[in-house]
Amino acid sequence: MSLIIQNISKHISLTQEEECLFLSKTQILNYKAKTIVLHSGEICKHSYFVNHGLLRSFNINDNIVEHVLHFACEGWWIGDMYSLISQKPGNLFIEVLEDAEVVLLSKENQEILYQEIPKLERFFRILTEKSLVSNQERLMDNLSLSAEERFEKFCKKYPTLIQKVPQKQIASYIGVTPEFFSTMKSKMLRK
Amino acid sequence: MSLIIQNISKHISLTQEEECLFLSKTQILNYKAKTIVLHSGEICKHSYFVNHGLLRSFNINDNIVEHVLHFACEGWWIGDMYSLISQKPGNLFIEVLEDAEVVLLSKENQEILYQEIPKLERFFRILTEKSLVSNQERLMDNLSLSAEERFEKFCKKYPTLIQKVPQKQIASYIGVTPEFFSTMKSKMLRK
DNA sequence: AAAGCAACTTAATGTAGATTAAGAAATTTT
DNA sequence: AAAATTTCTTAATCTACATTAAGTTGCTTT
Repeated sequence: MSLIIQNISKHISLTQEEECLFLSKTQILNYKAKTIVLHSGEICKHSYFVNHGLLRSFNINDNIVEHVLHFACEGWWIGDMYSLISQKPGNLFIEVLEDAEVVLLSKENQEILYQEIPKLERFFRILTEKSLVSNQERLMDNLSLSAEERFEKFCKKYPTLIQKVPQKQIASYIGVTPEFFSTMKSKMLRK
Repeated sequence: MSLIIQNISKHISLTQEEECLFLSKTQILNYKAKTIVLHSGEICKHSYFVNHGLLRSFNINDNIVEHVLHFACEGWWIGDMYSLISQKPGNLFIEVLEDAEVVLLSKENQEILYQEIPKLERFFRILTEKSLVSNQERLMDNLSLSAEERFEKFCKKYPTLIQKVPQKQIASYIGVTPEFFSTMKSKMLRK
């Protein structure tokens, strides 16, 4: 069974026909590393589900400083939620970090699917709730923890990502500069 | 029409019977200011919708430092999403800041309502999506903006709250100490 | 209205993390 | 495999914000 159907089946159960219908509304694309799948300023037309490979979303400050919002590897969803639901230009980039196979679900097809398979409302509600919870936790961590503590939490929460993601992007995710991250890391190793 | 039904009707349409059914599954409670509606360590059993008054959710660090996650005044929802969906003990407090009338929707009744009025899945999906978008924006702001810029955004985004919320809690929301907030504010006025 | 407490202010001092800069290591491109 | 580009490291200096402390204003309680 395809990974995306497995993912959905964790929270709702679909009949064979529903699975087929769902898949028929998606397309699978392969991307090379460094491809920018969505540019800041564009309207986000799709949700992306990662079959394999690694993507990230980030924005860029006036300054040219990047801030990573989200990493997505195998079995994860990614997109620009703001732009996707408002259909206005967003301020996120989505970039492929490692060659990837991605399932695209367009906004229109998603709405069609909501009508044809109302259970999917439930699935995406649950998905969004989980995403919200994890975001709230990250927000509170940024308000209350030191950079070291945030890094430790990151390692525990995403052990597979540490191997894969360039260090400067982990730095950006936890909210410090690459220079500070580097010195902090070697300080932590010395203990 | 009740405020909560208006709120729901912004995104889905309910029949008369559905409205009645929905309301029959809720209860309305009045709280005095300073009431703690939910304590850290408890399992959150309800979603709260504010008819009038003002509530906030926050957590407390080892240190006794509070961090405000969310304010909710008239027409807003509040709860501990993590605890609500996992039904595990949460780490948020929910406190009444101004005498309030609140609609409570229990987790069980919410699940019953999902079965009886499947459209509600859609409503709460959309609600959660909006919440996620606003949270993501706040997270990115915390990563990329200065305290002054965050405060200015707060003022623009929640103009009614500035009048109502004690200053030290705005400080906590934007992620600075009350002392720094105070000096920052008077510096901003001098310009 | 007095007493008590919490919220706000101001100022001095301290520090986590930013910035700048320059070299070393690793990866990509040719 | 050389050249080019990007990532990582180290170290010095700087700054936004925290901490501490003490005083003031404004609520709340009695």
